[in-house]
Amino acid sequence: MSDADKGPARGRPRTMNAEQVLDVAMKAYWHSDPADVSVNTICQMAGISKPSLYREFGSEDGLSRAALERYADQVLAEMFVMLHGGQGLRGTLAALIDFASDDPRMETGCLFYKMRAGKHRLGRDTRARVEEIDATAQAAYAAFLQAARDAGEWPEGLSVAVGAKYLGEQIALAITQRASGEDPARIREMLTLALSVFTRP
Amino acid sequence: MSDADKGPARGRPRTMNAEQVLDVAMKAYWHSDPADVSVNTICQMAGISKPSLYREFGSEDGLSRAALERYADQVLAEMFVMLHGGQGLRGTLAALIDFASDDPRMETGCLFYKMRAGKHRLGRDTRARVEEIDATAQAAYAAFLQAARDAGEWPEGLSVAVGAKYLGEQIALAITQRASGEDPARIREMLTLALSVFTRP
DNA sequence: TCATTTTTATACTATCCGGTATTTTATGTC
DNA sequence: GACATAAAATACCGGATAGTATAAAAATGA
Repeated sequence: MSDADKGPARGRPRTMNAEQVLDVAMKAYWHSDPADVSVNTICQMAGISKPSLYREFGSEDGLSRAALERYADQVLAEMFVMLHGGQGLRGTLAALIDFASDDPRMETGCLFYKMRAGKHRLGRDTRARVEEIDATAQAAYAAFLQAARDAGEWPEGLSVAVGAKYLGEQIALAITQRASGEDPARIREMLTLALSVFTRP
Repeated sequence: MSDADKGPARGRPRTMNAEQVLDVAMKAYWHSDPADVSVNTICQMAGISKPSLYREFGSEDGLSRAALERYADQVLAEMFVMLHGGQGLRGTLAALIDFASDDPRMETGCLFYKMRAGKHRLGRDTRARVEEIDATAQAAYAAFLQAARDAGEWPEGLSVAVGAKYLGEQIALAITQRASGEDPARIREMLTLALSVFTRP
């Protein structure tokens, strides 16, 4: 409410569009690698000055955290929806396989997995958020698998916790392979093979 | 023969021991991350000056390539031996699982996999060597699996090429998880699960 | 003793990084 | 038009990087 005022009315009007800058940053981090994108290049790509960026985001950590947040809202949210889709074990796994191996947005990998892989290079806040998202994702996988188990679709001798971790890592692996230019058909084959352990006869 | 002369006899005698420097570099790259170790810190750790290092290795790329070569000789060679051990499919897979999930040398990960993961940050020669080793490893996995297939131990409907790639990636995943501090027992569980696709009843 | 050779040690360059101090510019208000 | 305000643009700072020019040191040969 306090910030929703139409215009500050005083001072030079801002030309910087925070949303657009964030979009540029998210895509830059996403399509290359968070560790290889400097604030300088982001300013250049977004056509703004460094002080403007720092006024808006405070620090590089603030910017990368905001970019990750945006990515979580725009992309990861969709994955979470898949897990609550209410299709059975096989149907949901098939959807995950489709997403990881053929969704065009994953062609250059996943920003979240890239950040997680280079966790130690991130700032404090961004790293904390990465760990938070990781825990959330693992919980979602576990809930999904638990539901399948409750429905009787579950191999003997496998704990839900290990299965959830395994499922998450296999998807991460598949998407990371997308980023390295691997043939999607082959990625699909390997991911299907890996996840076949959940649907053994 | 030309370089095997006992001593150059002229000039100030060198105090730098190339083997020892290479050992320091290899371990530094290995135990942290190739991209996070500068030539400055290696000089410091090895107690030598920068010009000495550059005279011996030419460039950072030359040093990292030499370090990778040493790693291949000292560590990777052992993995290749495992694949030609002549134990059956199950025996060799068990040995690989042991190595990836419990060998103390893999506690901080694998230098080769670390370099492969950050391939784009490497110099030209080092990157080329990484790709070479990658191809060699994949061929070794394929030969091992082909032998198992010839011996009749093979699941239907799986190509050796995909199986080899899959096997290699699962081992890389397990060892990478070691480096990130994951519980070895859990890594073993997941890797065993992943490789169970080769020994299905 | 003095010159030659080869390695070492020190100091330096150029570039990039994240972050900031300073100045300019564009607006609303009086 | 004069003034206050807030943003933008420019230029800068300190530090780290890969790589190098230069000088000092330690050996041999004469």
